[in-house]
Amino acid sequence: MTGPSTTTPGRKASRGRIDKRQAILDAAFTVFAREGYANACVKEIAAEANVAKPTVYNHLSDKANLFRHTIEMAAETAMAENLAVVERLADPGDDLRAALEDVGHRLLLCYCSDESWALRRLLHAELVRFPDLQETVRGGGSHRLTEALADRLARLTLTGRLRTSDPALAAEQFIALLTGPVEARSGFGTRQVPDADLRALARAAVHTFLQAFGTEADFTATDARP
Amino acid sequence: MTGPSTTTPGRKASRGRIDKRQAILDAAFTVFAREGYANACVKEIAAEANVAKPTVYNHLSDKANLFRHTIEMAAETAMAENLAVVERLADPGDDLRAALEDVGHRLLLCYCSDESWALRRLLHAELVRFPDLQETVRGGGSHRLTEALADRLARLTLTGRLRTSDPALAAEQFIALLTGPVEARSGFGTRQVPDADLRALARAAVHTFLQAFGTEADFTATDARP
Amino acid sequence: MTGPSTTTPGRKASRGRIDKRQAILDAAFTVFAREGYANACVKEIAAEANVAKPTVYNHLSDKANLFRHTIEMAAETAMAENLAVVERLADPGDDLRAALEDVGHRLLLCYCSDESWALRRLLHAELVRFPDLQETVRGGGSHRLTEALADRLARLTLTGRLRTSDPALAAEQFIALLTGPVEARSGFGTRQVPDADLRALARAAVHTFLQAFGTEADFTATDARP
Amino acid sequence: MTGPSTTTPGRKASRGRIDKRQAILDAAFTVFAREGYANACVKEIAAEANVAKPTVYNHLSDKANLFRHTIEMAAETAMAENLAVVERLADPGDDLRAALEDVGHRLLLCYCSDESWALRRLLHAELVRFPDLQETVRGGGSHRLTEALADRLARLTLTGRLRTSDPALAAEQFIALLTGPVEARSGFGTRQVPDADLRALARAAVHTFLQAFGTEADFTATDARP
DNA sequence: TATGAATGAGCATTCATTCAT
DNA sequence: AATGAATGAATGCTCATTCAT
Repeated sequence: MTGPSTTTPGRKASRGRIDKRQAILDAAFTVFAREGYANACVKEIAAEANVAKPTVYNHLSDKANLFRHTIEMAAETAMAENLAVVERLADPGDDLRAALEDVGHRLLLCYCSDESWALRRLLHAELVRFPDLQETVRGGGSHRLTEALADRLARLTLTGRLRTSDPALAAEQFIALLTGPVEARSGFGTRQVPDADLRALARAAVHTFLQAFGTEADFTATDARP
Repeated sequence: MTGPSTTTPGRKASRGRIDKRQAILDAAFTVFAREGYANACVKEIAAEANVAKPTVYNHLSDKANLFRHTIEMAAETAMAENLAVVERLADPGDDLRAALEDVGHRLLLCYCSDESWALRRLLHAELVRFPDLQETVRGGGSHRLTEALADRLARLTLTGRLRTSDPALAAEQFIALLTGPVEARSGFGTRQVPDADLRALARAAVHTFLQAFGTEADFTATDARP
Repeated sequence: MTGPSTTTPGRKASRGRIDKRQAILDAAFTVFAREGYANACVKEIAAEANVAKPTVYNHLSDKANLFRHTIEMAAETAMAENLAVVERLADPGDDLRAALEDVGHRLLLCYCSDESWALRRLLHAELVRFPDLQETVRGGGSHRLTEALADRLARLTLTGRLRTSDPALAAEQFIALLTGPVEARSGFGTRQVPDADLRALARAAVHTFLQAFGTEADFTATDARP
Repeated sequence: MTGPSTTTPGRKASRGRIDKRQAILDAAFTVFAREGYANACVKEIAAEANVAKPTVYNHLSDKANLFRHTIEMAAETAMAENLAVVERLADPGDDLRAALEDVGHRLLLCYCSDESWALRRLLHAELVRFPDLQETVRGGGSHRLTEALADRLARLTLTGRLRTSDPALAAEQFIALLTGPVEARSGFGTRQVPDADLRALARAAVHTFLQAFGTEADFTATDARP
């Protein structure tokens, strides 16, 4: 009834379409996340987006297509956040351990957001029935994150602050140490994990990581910390 | 608890029932794994079990109930295999690293079986809509595995073969180092990972694990290996 | 609520299915005849048959399939009537002209029944989209009628009561002379043609037919008639 | 009356409109012929006419209205061709039989064109749901053809070349003898009938027709032919 | 106990039609 | 005059579930 088009009459024609498409995709993510692919019904998505059902079909042709675009959008968003966090390692400052713990903590915050859990759930659930989503996940997904992290770790190794013979492996294991324990702790995403716990998990992950890939300096620096 | 092993006096009649119930659960797992919960239809499950549709309802009352029992059964099976593998650490032999790598490799084999992937997919997908499955997962799921592993690691620490201040954490991280990298490598379970790769992944995980929690002995022993 | 099953409880189980299937087919013919294939909706057919919609699908799987069976049934019925009429020429009696006129008149009665018009309309309309209906029409349709008529005409030629060098052609032309004029006269089946007109049309058709294929005897016999 | 032949002063603008309207009607006939009335969708017609959907509504207000005008146009065209053929009997030349056969053959060519079959199919199918089309068919349809033919036959009777006591009946029967057999032969318009067969059908029809309505002269003339 | 048959509810998709531009 | 966008109303079809046997 009170669509977003009434607010800005001047740019309705040009932006109205784009806004509506985006509204549909957002609504679709909300509903898919809540109900799963098969259970979600287009009618509900349309209602959530304040559009009529056929409008959804006009913009995205199919329920399957709608799903694909929704997932791609969500994956892109999530990945952008992750990459921004990893980029912080470009300038880690004096205390590498602290920097890694900070990055770890921020990555966990991303990992534990409702959207991230929903996205992973949908991917896990539907990857079998949407084989082309593997492309999305492969090219724009976890691979890119470990790549970026591996880049950072390689640079840190070159400057003598880490000792990683295989940065890609180190990156994979860093992510694994970080996110692995959170899975069970959060009840597969159904319980909220307190921020203090996330910090502790990051610290523990970094501790083990540095034990394997750190230098002497990392440990002397840590000794001063509580 | 309700496994087919319970011996009943009136053999013929009771076995018939039990067999049929088991056939239904097996068929249900097959179909749920292939189609997902919402997409799977009871008719298809009945067909797969060579039973008429109402028979499914006679035995398991509901589609939701059928799902719950199916998942519980599959989780129990998977967990039993995992625990059996971990128990091998009770007598690790001389070469602890080799023992850990062997256990790691076997755990990965369990983790990568079609049934395991299907089970995890179904859990991830439907945990939101079946909150009581968290109990199943909590009590009989990954928790039990890390507990059992933590027990072994604690004993190994007591005998001086490891240095784990927090065995539960070490266990979590061992599992994480092991299974984390396989996720991406297997395309979330859609691609088969060659056995050689699994061995390599286990070796890498154990390497990092021992770096953090091993003793001097582990490394001298390893130096002789390729 | 007032289904036909309540009338005869004793044979409900065995006949119930058959009766229901037949009821569906009858209802389908009624609705298809009234609305055309594309316009007819299954819901309406189900209502007309006093069944639930899925029952229609249980018995006939598809709307298209339902249509095919409906048409086949109607074609069979119509053809049986036509063939019974033609068989009357096996024993034409003394007055061949009268016999032909009688048969012609009866054929026109068949031809002008609501069911016949509806069947022809549906066939004409949907033959393009249901190519396999040509089989139905070919094998069990108009071909069989002209064949049967040709048989009769051949026998009458053998007994010297007609002069047809090509009985199949003669049969085709007899039917054409009979039904051709009725098409326009009845407004393509939208108007009822009075029985007197049908008689007149039959007489005219037979007159021309005998002019071409009759013997001397047919004309002397006719001279006495009004 | 509203054909594209009406010359208008403001050429460019008016012609554009007229052309567009005609394009829409042509496209509509194509699509209706292919899909049937209910199956045809306005979107497809608009696409076929290279016009936007609302343009169709601007010009022809309704799907039903569009259909009516389309049918009328097609009927007019078809009728014009038929009448032109019949007019050839105005000057039959010496050999009446040859003239009738030629006219019969040409009528069959008209009758068997794709457009004619499509038109008849659409009429048969939708006459029930578009009662006002009966007017079109009555006034401008088959009636006019038999009228025109009856006129010719009457004149030929006056000049002693035929013996028709009821020219209207003779005309009806001529058409019936001609078109009746072609119906089955062409699989209700789904198969193409070879031209040789059409000639043979015309010859057979004329043969029977002349048997009933011809004079001595027609037969002596024929004896010389193969 | 096991089953063939029947049903009420729901969903993806399409289409004729109308605004605002 | 012509169009892109949006919608209300239907429609074919499926599915979980229940009787009656």
